Amino acid sequence: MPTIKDVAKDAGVSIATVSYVLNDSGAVGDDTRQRVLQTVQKLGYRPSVIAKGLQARKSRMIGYSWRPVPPDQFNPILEKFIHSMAEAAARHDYHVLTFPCPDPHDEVDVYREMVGSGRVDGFVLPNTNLNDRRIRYLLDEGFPFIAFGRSNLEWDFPWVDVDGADGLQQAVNHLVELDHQNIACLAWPEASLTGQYRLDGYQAAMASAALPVDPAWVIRIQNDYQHAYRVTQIWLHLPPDRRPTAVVALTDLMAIGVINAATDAGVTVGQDLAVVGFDDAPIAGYLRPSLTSLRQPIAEVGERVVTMLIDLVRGETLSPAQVLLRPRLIVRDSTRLSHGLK
Amino acid sequence: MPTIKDVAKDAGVSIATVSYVLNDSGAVGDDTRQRVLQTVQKLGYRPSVIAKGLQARKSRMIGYSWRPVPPDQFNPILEKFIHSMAEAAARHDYHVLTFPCPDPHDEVDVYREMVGSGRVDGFVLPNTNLNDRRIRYLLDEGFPFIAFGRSNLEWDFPWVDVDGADGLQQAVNHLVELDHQNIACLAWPEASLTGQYRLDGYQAAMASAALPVDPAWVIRIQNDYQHAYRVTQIWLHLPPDRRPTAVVALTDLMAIGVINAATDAGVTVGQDLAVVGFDDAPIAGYLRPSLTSLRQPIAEVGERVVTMLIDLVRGETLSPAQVLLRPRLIVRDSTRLSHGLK
DNA sequence: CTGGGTCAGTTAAACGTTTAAGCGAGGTGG
DNA sequence: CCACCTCGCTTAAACGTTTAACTGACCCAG
Repeated sequence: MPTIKDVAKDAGVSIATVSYVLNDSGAVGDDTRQRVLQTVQKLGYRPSVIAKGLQARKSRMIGYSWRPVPPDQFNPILEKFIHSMAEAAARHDYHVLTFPCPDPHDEVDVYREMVGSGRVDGFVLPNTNLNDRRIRYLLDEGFPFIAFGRSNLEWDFPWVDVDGADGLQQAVNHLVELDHQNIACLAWPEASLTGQYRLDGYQAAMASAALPVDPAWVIRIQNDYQHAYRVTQIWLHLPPDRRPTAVVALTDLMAIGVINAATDAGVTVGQDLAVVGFDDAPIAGYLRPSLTSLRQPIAEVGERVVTMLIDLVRGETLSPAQVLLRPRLIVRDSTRLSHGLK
Repeated sequence: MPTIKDVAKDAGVSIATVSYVLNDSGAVGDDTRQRVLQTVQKLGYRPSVIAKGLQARKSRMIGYSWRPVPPDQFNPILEKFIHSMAEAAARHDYHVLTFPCPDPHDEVDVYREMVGSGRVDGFVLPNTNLNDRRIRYLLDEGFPFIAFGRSNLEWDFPWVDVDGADGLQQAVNHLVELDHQNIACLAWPEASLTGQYRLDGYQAAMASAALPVDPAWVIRIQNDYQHAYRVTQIWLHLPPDRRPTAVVALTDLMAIGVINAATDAGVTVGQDLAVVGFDDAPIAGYLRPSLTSLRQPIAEVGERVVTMLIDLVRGETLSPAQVLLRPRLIVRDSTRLSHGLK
């Protein structure tokens, strides 16, 4: 690989001149500039990003680590998210470094290593939770990061999030328009902040529609097919006046559990039971019945998270530093033929 | 961030000594070593990977780029693959740099940029095809890479692949054991090398079971739900003696198209029509009927691809330089209740 | 004619490592 | 007793950039 020295020698100038030409800084005569550029072209020279990095004390790398899901689950947004981040990063000459996130136990150690060794200039943190230790560490360290998700409200840090409350309100309103009243919600454990926001949206929408919420309609489970299946069986065994005619699940995976349990119990989903999922996984449109679901603007999240992070790394102040994006309800057959009034 | 100089000063030694201690090279007295290590601990010093990289002319980065799928499709293996690569890489102090692969048009330019700027030490190339331009470029350049998939047989380069032919033989043999004779294959366009290997396996298995193959049973389409749906409709309209009783699809997505088309036509999948997919997407087990599918050993591919690449980067010779792994047939309901004999 | 300013370029230090070469001190074999 | 080796450590160069500081040459105003 040719270095800047080779270019300088070949063009008969000093390496500083070559550097000035390539960075459009300094004062360089037009003929010299042309000569240097031609030599660069001729030798196929490209500056070493590592040497640049050493000089600038920047790696031009963005760290991203995610928690892998169990093999029987799917992460419907990961691919699109990484892709949009990488694309946005590339536009600014940055790159995305993906690393596995082992036990949440020594998670912070991995970040500490990355920070200390100068591997990355900043992080994108997905799957945030309340009192997130990664956020706490990075705040204490003063190291740049953007979170995908919110956390402790008293901490001041930049994030982008999808408004889960709004999403569930859209879902409930949609069902209310279809005359549903007994609307259940398959939620996440209390520890999940994202789950809490979404559940809040459900509660708010029910309240504003003046619909009472039977405590049996709100069940918190892990994001898991089997759990969803069993909960649905319980719901279907409730007495008719307490039995849900519609279910909003916090993920498509759980929605699939609901659909299958209902179908197995002889209930026609889409007609006798409306089901709404969350995430709009690619499979949603191919399920039978196809699944109404909330689509997150993942590409936009990836894009914003990265551009915000790059601004932050450059020392600019973010405005706004917190961004809340709305999901979009994609209506399909799992709610289309339903009618909630008995 | 403390540098090696800070450690040296604090410990009262030269920076060379610190370096020797940390790399276990050179001759350092026991007391000095302890003193240095304590100082390192005290200051929380971590060597800069960038400075190390400049010195070693290595970035300890592995480049990985993939072709994003359209939003209505899913890439069932991407997450697991990146994860296993990142994990294996981390074990050797390497990291994975993911970058988007735009039009195949200027694809090589992106690789050229990465190579020239020293961003990565090697590549993992997924989705290889015959006469792959990336492979040609990297071979010409003498730059390290491992392919996930084969290519032009006359090119000598290291790869890991999943034996698609073996997979289709497993699928066909499974169906033959269930007394199926009219076994169709939903294949990929001729341009796809992977598709060709898989189709070869189908042909071979049919031949070795002494089953004739009706030309109408082998249809090549893009990996797409709609196409699969329509082809299935055509199949179901064939006269009974030519109508397939079983279909092997080259991906789960196409298998889902087959299942839905059959179901819509009143054909009971799993009983009247057996369907086998490929990839064993997480959703496969939750479909109704659940989908028999070929599971690729993705974690092992990721692991091997990375360890081979690191060996290559270190200048070792690979043995073997070509690895073919077998997929595993996961039998589920879409074939379980079927019986092919009329 | 001189002092100062601009222009076009060079020199050299710095970024944080590794490592070859050098150098005393102490030990050992002849 | 001297030559030579080993041990434990230091010095300094190198990796490939950027950039502050410097240097001439030239021009222009006073």
